[in-house]
Amino acid sequence: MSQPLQSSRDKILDVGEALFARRGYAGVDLREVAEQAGLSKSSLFHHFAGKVQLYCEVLHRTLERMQTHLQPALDAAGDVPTRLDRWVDALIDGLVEHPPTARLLLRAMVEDESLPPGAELLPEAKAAEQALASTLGGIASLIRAGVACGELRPVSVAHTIQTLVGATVYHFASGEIGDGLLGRPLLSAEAVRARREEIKQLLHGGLYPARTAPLGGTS
Amino acid sequence: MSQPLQSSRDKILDVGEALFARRGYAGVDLREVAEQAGLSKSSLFHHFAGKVQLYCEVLHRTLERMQTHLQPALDAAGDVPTRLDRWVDALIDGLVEHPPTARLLLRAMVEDESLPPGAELLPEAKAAEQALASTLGGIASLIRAGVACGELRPVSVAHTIQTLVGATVYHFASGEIGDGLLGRPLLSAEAVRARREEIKQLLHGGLYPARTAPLGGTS
DNA sequence: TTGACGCTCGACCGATCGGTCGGTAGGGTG
DNA sequence: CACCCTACCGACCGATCGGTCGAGCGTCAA
Repeated sequence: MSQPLQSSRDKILDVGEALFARRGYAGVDLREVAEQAGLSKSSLFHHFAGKVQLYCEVLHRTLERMQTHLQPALDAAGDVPTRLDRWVDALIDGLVEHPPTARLLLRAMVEDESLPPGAELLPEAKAAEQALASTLGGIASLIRAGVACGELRPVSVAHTIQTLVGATVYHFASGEIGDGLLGRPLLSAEAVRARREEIKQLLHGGLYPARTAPLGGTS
Repeated sequence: MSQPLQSSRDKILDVGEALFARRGYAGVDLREVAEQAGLSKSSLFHHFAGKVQLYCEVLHRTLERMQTHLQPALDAAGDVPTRLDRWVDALIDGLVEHPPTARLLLRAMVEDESLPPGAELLPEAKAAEQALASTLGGIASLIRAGVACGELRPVSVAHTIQTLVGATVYHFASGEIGDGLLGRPLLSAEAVRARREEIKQLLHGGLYPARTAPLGGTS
């Protein structure tokens, strides 16, 4: 009938992203990817050289999307706490707008050992790693600058990044445990709003220099 | 020659814990478990009914160990901030003393969908879930009590738990990304010490009621 | 000696995995 | 028309997976 709204390649990437996020690299069957993409398994190999390449391209696309989504927050005007707040908001936006992202990223950090040996020297893998390095480098620069000019406490840059990632990526990847803890879906508007507020609360109380006001909104 | 230092069953559990943590459920080959345990694959099935049961028992053992390791911190004397500090220290102790734990737990939160259907109603799985619920319930009670008596800010209990878990479990599971960020192994004494300090800093500045002193050690 | 039991093993099985192969339909282009 | 190229497919392959089976072994009690 009508022209496909999406190229087969993009459809495969979308399906792959969802499945890799849910089941992990080793848990994904290419037949299922093909089926959900509306293709035969053979056709997958026309668009991608193999499972590893598909996985790495999925990861790369996700990391690139995140990177371009986060960059404006770093480039914005304002002091470091303001830009850091925006960065966290943009990160949460990205994780919420594209639900598979959190699990995909969390798994990727942990799943390198279950990839076939030598996968890290694939061009797709290097591109993904570069996108991640770019994102991490961006937020690291911001934190470093904040510490240098005194707008942040003298925190460890690396540990602060770890805490920020843990507070966001881990949270939105926690699935049923998170749902159960919160008593509502992780991605419900109320839960997302609450998460933003809790993190802000933590940052303004714990990360930024001491203030006299306990927390009161400035709005 | 000598009596085995460890029963075959325990050896299998140890090997399984390490491998499930590194490669995930779907990525583990029972042949490799058997080999590293010094047994044939057939012998595995004498001790465990199947792969799922082995996985669930590994998970259960880990969660039980954590639970018993964490409980004393909750039962200790002192105000809530003190007990919470001890709890975090005990959690980090547990993750560091037993390195596969962090990845195993992080994966478990995310990997339920890659388990065979119906796995959650296995007795081993229920036992594991109960151990997790007990641990989460314990820390939840402590936080709730702290908020109620004013020793903690009026934070969300669920979100605070998520942040604590993210700041610890995620961090010690982050592997190469964490190593690269820190510039040293995650489990090196210096990195662990720094992590403790960063989290304490965050808690005392951001979670506990405002204090005048910036952070200075009381020692 | 006998028998039962705990523990181990090699050989094997069906299912499923990632990946290959030869071929085909359709759309340019000369 | 011939020629090619992209996109797609069904059939198939070798490898590997979780799991089964029957037998061998030592130990201990009767």
